[in-house]
Amino acid sequence: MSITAIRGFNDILPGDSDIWRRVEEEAYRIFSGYGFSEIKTPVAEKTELFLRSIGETTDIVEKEMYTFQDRHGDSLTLRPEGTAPVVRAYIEHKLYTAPVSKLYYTGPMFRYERPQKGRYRQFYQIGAEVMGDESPRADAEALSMLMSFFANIGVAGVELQINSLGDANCRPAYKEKLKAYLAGVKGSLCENCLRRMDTNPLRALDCKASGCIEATKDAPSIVDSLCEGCASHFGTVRKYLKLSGIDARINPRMVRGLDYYTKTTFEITSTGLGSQNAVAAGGRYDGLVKELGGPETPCFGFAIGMERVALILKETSAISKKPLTVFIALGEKAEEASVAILKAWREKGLKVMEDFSPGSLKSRMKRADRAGARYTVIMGDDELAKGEVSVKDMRTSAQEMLSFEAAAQRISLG
RNA sequence: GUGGGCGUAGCUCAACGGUUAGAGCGCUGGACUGUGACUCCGGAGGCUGGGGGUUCGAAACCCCUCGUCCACCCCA
Repeated sequence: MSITAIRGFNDILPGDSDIWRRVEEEAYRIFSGYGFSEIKTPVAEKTELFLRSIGETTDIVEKEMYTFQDRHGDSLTLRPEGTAPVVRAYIEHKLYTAPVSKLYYTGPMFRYERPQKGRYRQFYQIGAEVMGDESPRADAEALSMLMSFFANIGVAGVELQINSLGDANCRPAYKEKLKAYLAGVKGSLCENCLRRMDTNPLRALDCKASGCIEATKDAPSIVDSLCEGCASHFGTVRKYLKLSGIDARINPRMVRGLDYYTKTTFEITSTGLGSQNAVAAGGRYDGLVKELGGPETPCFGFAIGMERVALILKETSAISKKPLTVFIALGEKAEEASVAILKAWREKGLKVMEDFSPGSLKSRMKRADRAGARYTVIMGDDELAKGEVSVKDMRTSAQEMLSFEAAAQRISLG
């Protein structure tokens, strides 16, 4: 083996790339229908941005970031997620002077994790952020948009789970309450949960260790501990989800891995993905913009895992493509004549590929078939003499000599 | 970071520690001198991931290493 790609960094080859393109195009189409515009941010940022936004004690920051020094000694990091860079750009370019900014982005993210099905070191996300809107209706609308997106691209069997993590008013009190509860069942908690009992007790609710599941069975629920504002926000989100015809399962144990979330959080899962079953997730982050030096700006956002969506679609859906025509010119005269013909056909939007190989017609027909041709157009001495071409339908084997015009007409039908 | 499975032809996989490592698909040539996909016949293609060891003899057994997949952790 010579040089290979970096571990966890994948090539997206033709075939797969068609699925990717369709997913991205559908996202653009649907999101823009809700008033979103694209934002493109760099793949690297100053490390500090992620330390301050994601949280210093999160797994991402502690062990998963691609951090390096540039030649001037600045600490840079390949973005592990998309929200922080968007917020940085939002503040830097004073986008908050607009009443609300609806932004979406796509691109690669980087996390140094052990690769696994649906999890890679470079992975693509499609994300969207509603910035400057505190209304719970914004949460519900974004979720509704997301569900439409999945329905449109043909991802079935998705489940939406939502939760509210409260805000600066009620979360600290809940944290204390939970801590006190956990202290009482200390003996049955796993090592991990014990370690982060003080810093991040919520994680225990999410733990899959059987001991922790058992021990936290009767733990106080965050949903019951929300302050008035958060409770009413959560209620309205649920009401509007219902009005949008969306089923959401309330999961008070769902905790997110990033520190900046407040109030609504959610996760969309799909079966058939193995252990990494989330296809999209996100939530509200009302404090982050201010935290990073901007004005108080309530926001809601989410990210979709491209590879995971592609994995699902690969199993379930076939994508239709424009029919391909392969053009075979026999002899130098025909080769010369093909230039003008193909140029004209392509200007009509036809998808035509000329076979330049020197082999026998037989081998060239075989190549056309292998290339997936719906039609093969042959131009040799006979056709040349008449100023026509032979069009062969590769599915029915029917073949006909036609004028250039008629041939173009035929192959455009598919 | 931890645990397990797997690395043999372009792909999917065979081969008890014992001749020259095989098959299907694909590729290529021919039967059919201008016709693919079906059929038949031929051909090319391998440092068995890499390194070390055990053995008369290793693709196989042992150790190391790299890669890959799945899972844990965590997440999109």
